[in-house]
Amino acid sequence: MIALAHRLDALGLRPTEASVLMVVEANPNITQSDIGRLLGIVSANMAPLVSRLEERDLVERTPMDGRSHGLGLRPGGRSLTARVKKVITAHERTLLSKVPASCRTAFMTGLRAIWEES
Amino acid sequence: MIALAHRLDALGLRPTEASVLMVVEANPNITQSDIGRLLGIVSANMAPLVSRLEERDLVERTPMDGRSHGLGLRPGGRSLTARVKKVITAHERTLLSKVPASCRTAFMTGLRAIWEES
DNA sequence: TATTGTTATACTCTATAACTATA
DNA sequence: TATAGTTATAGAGTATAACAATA
Repeated sequence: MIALAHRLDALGLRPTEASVLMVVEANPNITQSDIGRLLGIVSANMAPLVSRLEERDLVERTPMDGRSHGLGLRPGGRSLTARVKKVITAHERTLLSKVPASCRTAFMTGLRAIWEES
Repeated sequence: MIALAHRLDALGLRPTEASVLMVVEANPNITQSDIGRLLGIVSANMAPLVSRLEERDLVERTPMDGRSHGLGLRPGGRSLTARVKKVITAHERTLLSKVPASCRTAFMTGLRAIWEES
């Protein structure tokens, strides 16, 4: 397992679940289908994923109209998301510490350039 | 599918198969278990992988001692490996072209630093 | 008609267990 | 006893198909 996935696993989360929590935090009442479009998760896989988060009382579904549900964080989900973000920034710092200091700015610029154009 | 995997798929190869071809080219008569250790492929998965390459007449197994087989490229495997390497360098060039020219040297230095220390 | 959410299912990749043959 | 290779199988992760309810 890759290092970040291993750290998230220690929080009881799969990478996709951690991503969904962060998206919900940043976009209160976003619907499952919108999350799926944003993260590239097909709706057939969103359903059981959200059910798992709901069963752990991390998120709650609020009916928006008759067919779509807006997602919001429950208190436990809010604190867990905070821990997720700490894990991710710690992981990024670990990686970046291996890059010689003189290269770091250009390195990050390069990464972002590749990310944004893909 | 990620872009490089899609390009390799056009050659009828999975990423692991392409890696094995390149390792065999660089290490004639390397054994299956040594390839597995080098690439992190468990031996249970090496067996069918090599069988697929053998059935396509890309590699041949030569008995080394009674239990291990050295792998070598057949002519078709040699030419296909050349195409694999072209695909990979083209892919790397595509990615690197998105990085501003002034960042490229530092960017590659950073990538290598992270790779080597992991 | 199109969209949301759901279930069932299939496929790929990778891992473990158990085994044979050989060193 | 350890290693090379093989087979069978199980587990993730992700994909498609078909469907009900709603817009």
